[in-house]
Amino acid sequence: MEKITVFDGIEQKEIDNLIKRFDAKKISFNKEATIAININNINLIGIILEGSANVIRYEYSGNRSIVEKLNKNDLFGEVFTSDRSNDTSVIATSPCEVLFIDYNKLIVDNKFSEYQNKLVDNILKLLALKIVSMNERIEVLTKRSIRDKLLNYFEISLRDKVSKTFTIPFSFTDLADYLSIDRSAMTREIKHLKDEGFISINGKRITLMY
Amino acid sequence: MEKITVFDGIEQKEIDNLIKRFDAKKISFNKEATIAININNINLIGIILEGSANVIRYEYSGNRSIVEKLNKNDLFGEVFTSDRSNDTSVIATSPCEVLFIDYNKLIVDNKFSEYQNKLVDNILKLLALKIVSMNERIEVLTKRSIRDKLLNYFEISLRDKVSKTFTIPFSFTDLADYLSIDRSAMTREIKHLKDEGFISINGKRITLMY
DNA sequence: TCAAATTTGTTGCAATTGCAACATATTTTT
DNA sequence: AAAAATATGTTGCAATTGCAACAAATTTGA
Repeated sequence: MEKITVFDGIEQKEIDNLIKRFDAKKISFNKEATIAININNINLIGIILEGSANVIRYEYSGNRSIVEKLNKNDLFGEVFTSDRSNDTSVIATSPCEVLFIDYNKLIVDNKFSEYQNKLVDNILKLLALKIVSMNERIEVLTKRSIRDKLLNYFEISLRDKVSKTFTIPFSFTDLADYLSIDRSAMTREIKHLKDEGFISINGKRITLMY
Repeated sequence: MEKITVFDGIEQKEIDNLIKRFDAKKISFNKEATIAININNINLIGIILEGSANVIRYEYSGNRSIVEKLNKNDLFGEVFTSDRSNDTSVIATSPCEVLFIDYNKLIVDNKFSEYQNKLVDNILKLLALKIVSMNERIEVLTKRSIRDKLLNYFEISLRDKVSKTFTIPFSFTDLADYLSIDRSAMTREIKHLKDEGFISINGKRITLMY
């Protein structure tokens, strides 16, 4: 599935009209800022127009999980959550620009213009892409050992790439929270993988050797 | 988010037109039948009109994972997978009726009628619901212990319910594959939860005691 | 630029989990 | 209704993982 953005195939003038029509809001966030969810309007969906963010959750046990890594054009929002317990938040990992749209307006509002159809189609596509990346996340999490989680994560990171090398997009501490495993145990296993010649590491650059 | 079906708000006569127009196919499957994915047309999305199915994957280690449990109105399909390795399949767990639609036609085709818009809106909603249930799945899988996985799974099963009792929708063997844990270890932990008074069990009916 | 904070690497030890191998119970098939 | 196949319950033991507690390296920010 090709890359796409919310406003693909829609002219700037029309974009402004659509934003007005759907009563959408563009908001900027600094790095580390909380792009709050679980708030006022339960039907907002957010779209990352620029920057990146993490969806994180703290367990009662004190463990942090990185539920999702959001990049440009990724969708997120309360609409997608059945959990009302307020323990999940979205934190900007770089300066962000986020577009919030009322999900109900998107659906209920009768479409009048070709551009409204186009917008809905684009969002349909972005939702499908979100599902793809959630499937990848589930694929990794269902792996039964730290080793398999790591190798599967590496393999996914290399999908659709020719090269056997890639760069981990977060710190090792964050990677452990993303894989939902203990950091020190992860470090230990990475060392084993290196010693056994499965991978080679240079900082955050990892090369699969098989 | 309320329940919805693909054809909500569309009259039968129009449904038949839409099916023809989008070149969609309705196919029936017996229990245990393979509702093949990873096949011919890479852009099909499937919609369970009747019945239920499991998306399963076998690891090279021999472990089976139930990736997803599909019920009436759930979507699935190759479009949502980046994994091209053919180790994932969809198996009917009861007699099924499945509608296959070409995802590209849905998007590329210019909308002419109110009904086409309605169809796309419905699918938009179903996609959002799919994301909700995938988020729940991820929530469970990120839990760090068997105990927490179980309790979280129970808690999610009771969300939006008044009662504290529910029925596990599959065998304990399947539940273990769904939680991605060892069956015997799961049985052991369930016994502990029972002994410590957290839950009570009657066959597949589980009651949370707190 | 120096100090403070955070991240990374490492290890012994304890707790949890997986594995194997059963017996028993239940379900399905003939 | 008997036999076969599957599912469930149980346990000892081994392997993996988590935890705690550091030192060293790196990054942040005052």
